[in-house]
Parts: sequence; C-alpha cells; structure tokens
Amino acid sequence: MFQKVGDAEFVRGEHQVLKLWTEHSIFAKLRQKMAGKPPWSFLDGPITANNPMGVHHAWGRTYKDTFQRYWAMNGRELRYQNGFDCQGLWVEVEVEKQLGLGAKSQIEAYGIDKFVHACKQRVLKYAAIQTEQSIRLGYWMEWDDPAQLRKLASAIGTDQIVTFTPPKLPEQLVEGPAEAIVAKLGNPDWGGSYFTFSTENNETIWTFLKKCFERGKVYRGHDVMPWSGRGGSAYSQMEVADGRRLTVHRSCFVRFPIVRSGDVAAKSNEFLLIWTTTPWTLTSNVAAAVNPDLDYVKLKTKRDGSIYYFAKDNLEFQRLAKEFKEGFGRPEWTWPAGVPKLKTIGQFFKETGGFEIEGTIKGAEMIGWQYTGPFDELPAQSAAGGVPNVPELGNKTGITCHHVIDGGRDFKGNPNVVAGEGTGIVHIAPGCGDVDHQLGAAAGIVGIAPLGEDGRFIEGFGDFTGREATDPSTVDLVFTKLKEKHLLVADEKYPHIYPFCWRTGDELVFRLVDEWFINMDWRDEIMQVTDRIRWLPESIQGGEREREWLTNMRDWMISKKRFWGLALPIWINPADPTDFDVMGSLAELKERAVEGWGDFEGHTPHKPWIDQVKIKSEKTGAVLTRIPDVGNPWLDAGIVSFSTLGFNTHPDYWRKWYPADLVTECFPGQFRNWFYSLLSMGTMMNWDRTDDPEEKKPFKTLLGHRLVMNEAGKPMHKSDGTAIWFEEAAEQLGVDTMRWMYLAQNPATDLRFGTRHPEQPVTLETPTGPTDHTMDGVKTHLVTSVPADETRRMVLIPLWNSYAFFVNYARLDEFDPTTAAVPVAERPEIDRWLLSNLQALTTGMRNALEDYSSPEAARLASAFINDLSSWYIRRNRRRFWRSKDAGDADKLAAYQTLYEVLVTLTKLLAPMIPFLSERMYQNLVVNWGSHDGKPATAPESVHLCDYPTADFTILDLDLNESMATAQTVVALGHKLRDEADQRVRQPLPELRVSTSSPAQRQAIERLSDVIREELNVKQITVCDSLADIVKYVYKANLKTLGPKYGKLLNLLREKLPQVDANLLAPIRTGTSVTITLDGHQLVLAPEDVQVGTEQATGWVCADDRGVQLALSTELSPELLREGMARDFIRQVQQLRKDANLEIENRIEVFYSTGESQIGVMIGEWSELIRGETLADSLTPLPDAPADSSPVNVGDAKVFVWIEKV
RNA sequence: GGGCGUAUAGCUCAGUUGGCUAGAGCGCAGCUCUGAUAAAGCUGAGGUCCGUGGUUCGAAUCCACGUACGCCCA
Repeated sequence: MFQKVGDAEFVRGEHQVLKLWTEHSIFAKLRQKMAGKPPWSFLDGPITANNPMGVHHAWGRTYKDTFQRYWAMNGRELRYQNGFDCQGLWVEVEVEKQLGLGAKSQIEAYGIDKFVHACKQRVLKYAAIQTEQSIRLGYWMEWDDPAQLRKLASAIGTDQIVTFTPPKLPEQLVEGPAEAIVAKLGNPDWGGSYFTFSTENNETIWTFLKKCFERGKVYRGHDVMPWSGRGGSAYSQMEVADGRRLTVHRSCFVRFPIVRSGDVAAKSNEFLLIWTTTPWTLTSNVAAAVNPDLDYVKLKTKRDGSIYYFAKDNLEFQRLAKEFKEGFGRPEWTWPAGVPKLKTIGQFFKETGGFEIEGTIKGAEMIGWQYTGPFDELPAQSAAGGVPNVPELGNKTGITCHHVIDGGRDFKGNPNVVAGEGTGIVHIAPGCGDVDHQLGAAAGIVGIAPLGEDGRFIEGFGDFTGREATDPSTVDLVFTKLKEKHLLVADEKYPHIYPFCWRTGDELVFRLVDEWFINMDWRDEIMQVTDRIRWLPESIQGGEREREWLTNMRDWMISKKRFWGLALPIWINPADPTDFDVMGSLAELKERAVEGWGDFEGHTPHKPWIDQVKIKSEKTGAVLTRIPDVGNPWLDAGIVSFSTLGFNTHPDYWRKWYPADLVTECFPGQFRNWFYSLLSMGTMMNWDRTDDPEEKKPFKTLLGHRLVMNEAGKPMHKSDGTAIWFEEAAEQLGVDTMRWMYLAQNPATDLRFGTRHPEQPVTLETPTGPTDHTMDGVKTHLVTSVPADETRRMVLIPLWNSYAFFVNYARLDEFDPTTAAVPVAERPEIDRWLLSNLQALTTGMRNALEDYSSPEAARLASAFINDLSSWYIRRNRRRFWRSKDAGDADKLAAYQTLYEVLVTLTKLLAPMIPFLSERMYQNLVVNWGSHDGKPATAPESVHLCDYPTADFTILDLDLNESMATAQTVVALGHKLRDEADQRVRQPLPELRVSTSSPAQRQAIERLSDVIREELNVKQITVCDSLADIVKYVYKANLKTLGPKYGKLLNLLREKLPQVDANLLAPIRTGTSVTITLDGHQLVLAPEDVQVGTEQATGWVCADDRGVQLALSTELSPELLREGMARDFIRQVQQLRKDANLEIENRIEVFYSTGESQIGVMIGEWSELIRGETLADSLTPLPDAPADSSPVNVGDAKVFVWIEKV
C-alpha cells in the first residue's frame, strides 16, 4: 500500500533520504553492483581544503555527481574519488594567522616541523567539513569518515598510534602514527579522497620532474619576479594574475645629467628626462633606454637654460586621459578620489618659467650617450660585476654602464620603449624589473639587485640599507635626496594597476631572484594534446583560450621559498650551482643517500625532514644538498591523473582509468592553472611512452562553468557578509532545488544564485536540531533566491503534486501496480500520448546527459512535467474519481499509465535530483512491495535502477504531433472564449475548424473529444472551409518562394493578398494553383501560401500554425442553465475545500436565492450537482446563515452553504 | 596597448542553414480554471534586435567600421 502523501517539505525529505541511504548502505550496494563493469573515468579537480564550501563550490560538484550517477545507472564502474588540494601558500597564510606568526623568520623560530604539522592539521580539519557538506549535497563519493579525519588531525605531530578504517576495507583496521596514515590517504588500495600532500602524489611529481630533467628542461634561473617581502617568496605568473589591483604610487620625473666629454665630474646643463613609478629603483639605475625610431625633442627651459631630451610626442601628451574619464578597465577600477588629473610634461615646464624647443633628433642618435646616475655615490653602484657579482662582467660597474641603450623589441616585435606615458626614455634597473633584466642581459651591462628576501635594501645602499622598498618613507628619502642633488623635476600621484599578493594583499616588488624553472620550449607538444580534447561549453572556445595561454606563457617557475609544499627533488652542489641532480623517487633518493636518510625515514617527504638527506654528485663526487624550496602548487594538482591512478604503483589500474572521460571545473583562471598543469604534465609523463597526442591526453572532455554571483549579478564576498555558505543555502533552499538551478543554468554564463541578508540571522533546522552557525562557526543568515523559488514552483512542486495526486487516489482505490497491465494499444489515446512522450523524453534525456548538456536535460524534463501536470492529469482527473468498479479497464489504464510515467520519471531524474526522486521511488515502488508482503524484486533504491531506455514500439511521433495540434486548438479556443467574454464553464454550441494540412485535420478529428471537453463546446465540426463565416487571407511563404522566384518575390508578396480568393481556394485543400501577376505565370504549391483568417461574421475566429477556428457564441436558455449548473458545482467544491473536507466526505447542500431561474436550473441538473459534489441533499431555504455571502451563479446571486454528513 | 567574446522587452535570457507579424521566464495589468497543487492556464501592455554603412529578393542573423560592456594577456 502506498503511504499518504502530504506537503513536499523538501528539506526535511532530503534529510530523511540521507538517513535512508546510510542505513541501507545504498552507495556501497551500487559499488558492488557496478564492480567489474566497463569503466567510466571521472577525474576530480582537487578542492582547496582550506575553508568550508560556499554555494559556488556546489555548482561543479552537482555536475560531477549528476554525470557520475548517470553513468552508474548505465552500468559503468566508477572510481568515485574526491580530491583535496592540500599544499601551498594559501594554507600557510591561514595557519600563520591562526598561530599569530607574521614573517618567515617567526615561522622558523616557531619550528618548521610544528608549522608543517599545523598545516596538515588544518587541511584535515577542512577536508572533514567539506566532506560533510558534500554528503549533504547528495554528492556520492568514496568519502572518508569525517570523524576519522578529525581524529587523524588531532594526532598529527604526536607519537600516538592511531587506528584508521580505509573506506575500501571496512573490515580492516590500519594502525600507525597519524603522520604515516595521513601520508597514504586515498591510495588505490584504501580508497577515499586523495590528498595532494600524500607521499604518492609528491613522489609522482618527482617522476615528472625527473623526466623534465632527463630532457634537459630543468634549470636554475635568475629572473626578476614579483616578490612578497613579508611572504619571502616569489610569485609565479599564474599567481600574479589573481592579485592585480588599482593603486596610487608617487611617481617622479628625474633628470640624468649627460656627460659629453667623458669627464664625469664636468658640470652639465643637458639632461635625459626619465620617469618612474617606483622611485626606489633609481638607486639601482644602470642604463637608460630609448626607441631608435622615435623622435626626441631638445627642450630648453627659460629659467636656467637647461636642456632636456625626451620623446617629442610626450610633450603635450594627455597622460591617462582615458583612464581619468573611464577608469582602468574594470567596473570597480575608477579613477581614485583625491588624485588630481595628470599634467602634461609641457605643463611642468610652463609652470617653472616656460621653454622653447631647440630641435628634434632620432633616438638612434642618442644611443651611446653617457650620463651620471642619480645615486652613483652608493657603494653598490661601484661594485665590479654588479650586485650580486657576475664574474663574466669583469670590472664593469653600475656607474661605468650609464649609457643610453636601444630599448629593443619584445618577442612579438613591438618596441619596448614607446612614446605616451613617461618620457620615451626608460630608466633601466636590471635588478628591479622584468624587461630591464632581459635588456640588461642582452646589452651586457651589470645588474644591481638592491633587495633581500625580506624586501629590504641590502648592504651597499647607504642610507637605504635596511629600509623596506614598499615603505612610503623610502620614497620620501629618495625624493629628499633627489631634491638635494637638484635632480627631481616633478613628482605626482600616479594611479595604475600593480601586482599585490593575492592572499595577504601586500604590495609586491620586483626582485632579482634565484628560482627553478621548467623550460617550456615543448609547448607545441602540449598544444597538440590540447587539440585532441573536447572543450565544453563550445561557446566559450576553451581550446582557443588554452592555446592562447600556451602560446604566450613563459617558462614555468616551479620553486617557492616557503615551507609547506612539495619538496622539490633537486639536490645541488652548494659550491657549484651547475652541479645538480633531480631525484625521480624516494627509492632513488635512498639509494643515492650518503647521509641523513636515517633522520628522514619515518617522515613524509616534506620540509624540514627531507632536507636532512644528502647525496653524492655523480659528476663531481661533491655532496649535494636539497634546495630549500618547495614546489608550485599547480604541480600538486596537475599530477593527479597519474598519482591517483597509481601510475608508479598500479600500472594496470592506471591504464584502465587513464585518460579521464570527463573533468569539470569552474573555468575562469583554470586555463593557466589546473587545465594547464594537467595538460603539460600529461604530455611530459607520456613523452617516452608514445608520440601520439591522443594517447597522452589526460582527459577527453572538459566541461567548464562560470561563476556564482548574487541575484544582482555582482560577486559575493566573504568580507562583507554576502557570500552564501553552503549549509545556509542547503537548509533554506533545499539541495534538490540548488542542484536543479545549477544543472539548468547555461554553463557559459554566470549564475545569479540568490541573496544573503547579513542583517538577518536565521536558525537552521537540521536533523541534529536547530543551529544558528555553520560548521566553521559563522553565524547563519537569511538566504533568499527568486530563481530557487521559481525552480520549486515550476518544476519540483508540479512534480510532487502529480505524484501526490496519484498516490492519494491510488490509496482510495486500492490500486495494485502488480495487476496485469492493460495493453498499451488498448489504452485511450491520451494515455498512449503520455507514454509516447515519455519515450521521447527518455531518448532526449539520454542524449542530453551523454553530451554533458544538463540544461537541455532540465529543459526537456520540466516541459514533460508541465505536460504531465497541466495537461494529462488535469484532463484525466475524472477517470480517477469514478467510483470503484472492478471491471473499469479505462480507470485501470489511467492508473497504470500514470504509475509507469511517475516511476520512470523518478529514474530519469535520479541523477539530477537524487533526493526527491528517491522519496517518490520509495513510496511508489519499494513501499508497495514491503506493505503487500509480496517479494520485492525491484531495487531498493532508485539509484540502484538502470537508467530507462526508450521503448520505440510505444513511441508514436504522429500522436505526439497530433496532441500538439490539439493543444494549439485548445489554446486558440481559450483565446476566442476570452475575446468573446465567455467563461469556460459556460458550454458553447459549436466549434468549427478548418485546416489545409491533412495531418492536422486528422489530428483534430482523432482528438476531438479532448478538444471538446477542454473547450466545453457541444460539437466540433471539421470543415473544408470556413468561407461562410470567415474571410481567408493568403500570404506568400517567403521561405519556399524566395528560392523559386527570387526578385519576383516582392511582387508576389504585395499582390498575393489581392488575388481573387476563389482562385486561391484550392490551396486550402492541398492543390497547387497557377496565377498570373503582371504577366508572370506563377505556380503556387500549398506550402508556398500561408492561409490566415481575418474577419468573423457572428462568430469569433482565429488562426495559428495553419489551423483556423470559429467559435459560435449563440447561447440558448438550456446552455445558459447548464453553465449555471457548473458554476453552482464549482461554488460547492470551493466550500468543501474551505471546510478542509476529505475528498471522500459526503455533504448536504443548502441554498437561498430570490432568482427563479435557479430553481429551474436545480430541477434540471440536481442529479449532476449531487453526484459531482458528493451531496446527499440539495435543499432551498428561505434564509441564509448570517455569516454566508452570496456567490455568482450565471448572472444570479445565490447564497450557498454546506454541512458535513 | 593587444587578443577573444557579448550587445534582443523593465529584469534574466532564447532566437537553428538569412524568411513575413522577433520569442520564453520573471515582473506588471486583466481574465479563466481548480476533488492534486505552495498552483496553473489564457490574454494584454511593453522592442530603434547598440549605431552606421554594405551584401541580398529579404538581415536580429552574414561582412566592415564605430560605440559600450565583459574576459584574457601585456
């Protein structure tokens, strides 16, 4: 027996389903069922285990779960492995905050081992939280038990022996120190989420780096990189992109005195005019660069006759004029308040007494000029070979290199020095700038690198030594000294986009660093792999974006001078940096180790333990020490298509699961991050295995999606309380609702999710009781969402109501789904139509989901639900009401049809809305079996069912088409009633229909009962012509006539409506006609002419899609009384509803009215009224109760009231 | 500055290989239907399809230029 169905209570139902899944181990049973089947390989992009999930994480996770469930229902085996991203600066930053450590030196003092333990603990803590949140989303993965993760976290850093039950081996207990267990989490034998800090993951990166090394791609480079003084670390190209910000610097115009005679001491009145936004770099100036093709002006000031050289175009150039008006390229980057509009260079000179132009010269003529630097008194400027010393540069110093040089061109061929901003003469400090560094190297001049790892000036910089480059007082000091030397021409506030640390917000400086790189000169190989991948959604052109990045990217900086991360397996001779080796595995390291292995053994290959191990150089015999750096975290994420599939340890397993069928992630940014690292690592790891890019690719299809925004389309921020935490949304909106929103959304556009109200705290109802804070301790707030409300109203509620309708009547009627089925062919047309539509839906859903097009699947499903609810059920209600009659095959057919549709629907929707479909399935299928005592042969969960396949013997496309025509006629008929002001309860005598299409004509005849009932007309007449009541209008069908007649089309379009209608009439019955227009003989086939109706005579008429309708509005007294009867019934039903009566309750009806026609009507229709309303009596009384109010029955006012029997 | 993309109703978005009178949902107004529904249905108002040229019998659609916005890269 089915259980009675009440309100949907979505959220409560979801909690019940979660409980059911756990209690009955449904997921484990699914794994058993699918074991050994053909694989479908999904590769999870690791989520940063550093914070709880927000609603933005749930979008991608919904895709992941939906497609996995879909393939599982199609008989595939899956791995179900979630991934956590564990290593890197983001964790360090949070742990630093947690421990109150502000600088690298403080971490060292605290103890790197303790710090690293704290990082591991933090990761485990948030992995546990994210696991719980993901389970709540219905995300089926082989999860580790969150309680066990927490237990491991608390035991990290202790000697305590802990026990652990791996998800794949529920019967076994693993024992050991927490550190050892944690290092093995997620391995193929244990199962569970992978953690990128696992030894397997780190070691597989070693394999990758070894391959790079063997191909000669690993090198130590000096480069000027963005550097964080507080973080003590360089930032890779990928990271810098995330931290750019609009800021205001104090920039200055400075003059460099030109040395004409070779005598540096000689006073000069000629100057190079240069400009910089980073005044501190002037301390390290070495050269000045010009563009040889540019015109430079020679300007003489009136005040003292000084001569300045700078680019001619810059004299009157309106600097940042566009930015002043329009901002800096992002909506939030408007011109900063308090910063005046910039002056032109001409203005500066006018303000100080005026100037005259003495001539122009080409930049080429200036090359080679010598000048005096602004800070030549600093010892660093006199250091032979520069700072740090480069022996090859011999005795050259900053001072001896002060010449004008050619600015050169970048790799695209654009000149580095251009007119516009600045002066066209660029101050070159090869120790402080990226381009400067390249130019300096090309010109063979020295570099002066002023900053230490802490971002402060090192020794050799006089008063600057010890000062922080980014400190405002440093700029003050520069300006003071320049003024003393009369070198400062002007200073100003200058807004521009500048890199900041993407996590701490600290301003970055450009610093000469000593980092490790992978030479990416094999980018072509990666591009070939990229071309073999299907990038979705197509509109985003992911392949193109990836190619663009691959074309423009620089070498990959893989080192970072930090503590928590991959230990780069590079061992180096401290005395000779060219003598280094790369270890490909821990085994190799152990074999090569000459000291420290014993100290390291038992620890994970992380700092500080791994640093103990020394090896011997095979080249020189010297003892090599590991470089102190950790790795770029995208190495960690990019290797997972090897590490998690056991590339090194389980080769057969790897071959089975590589490449992944699908990866899916939020894409902005990932083209240069995860997608890039996956592709490049896939390419390199396979280079010695195959030359075929097809076999190298790490994944076949990528599905990207955009960002989650608030309802206004703006980003949500944690800082201002507008970011929605996962559980706030889950418990207030319901996760089926959220999942539908994600799945229905076009992945190429931002999802406007909802609104968090930071001023309205809210208490969430959870199965463990009410709570007013998230798992991370944040107060929970009200979340509203119009799209969520709409999803519920348009999809989930109609689905639920359809289900509730079925169940509640099936209970009354004791419908037994195991009764022998009425053959489909014997069921009424509308049943066959619904079943046929169901087959079409099945095919459509399959195609859509296989193509990763969830919006299409959602669209098809909601259209079907609408047809089911507001067409099939609404139309067929009476079949379910009829009183019990054992031989009622029509009623049985209705129940069987609706039952089959609902059960199939739960399976079709199970991957998308796993909770609601499970609840329906449990009651429709599982409950039936258990209550009836019959053996339950059906699977015990909808998720253990096979995904439905269409039965093409039931699919009847003609019928679907016919019903669409009938629906068109009904809609058109409703429109006519509306125009004629005739309510549907009022029966009308006749509807006439005409159509030129035989198929439509047949459809209307076939379904005339449906149309008649729906439109409440007494008779439907299908006619050849409505000519007697309608005037036909003929229009040219341009689509078919265009190709036939080309230029004559205009004539045809204008003249056709004026052609004698009788001449064209045969068109309506499907016959071609020939007409003559302006001497042209034109043959018109039926499809060439569109027939419309224009005028009615006594009837109301309309046409749509080739169907013409005329509705008679002539009302006889009999029809009027019938309409009144239906009004009366309707009012009584409303009273029943208001009184909350059960559908089977019987009543007595009383009425009171002064209108005599009511009595006549009741006399005529009493039986119908009593039957319809379950009334035992129908009694007129002289007086109505005081609290009753009259209702409209036809034009009459009547008091009606009821009493329950 | 360079590259890519977008521009359609008050809002969010569809719109196929070019086809007449450009659609949907939300919102608004009116009406209808209701023994499942927290409903739903119908009708209506609301459009310079960003602008200007061009190709074509015909352009929201294709091309060029311009404008605005977004993303990526410098």
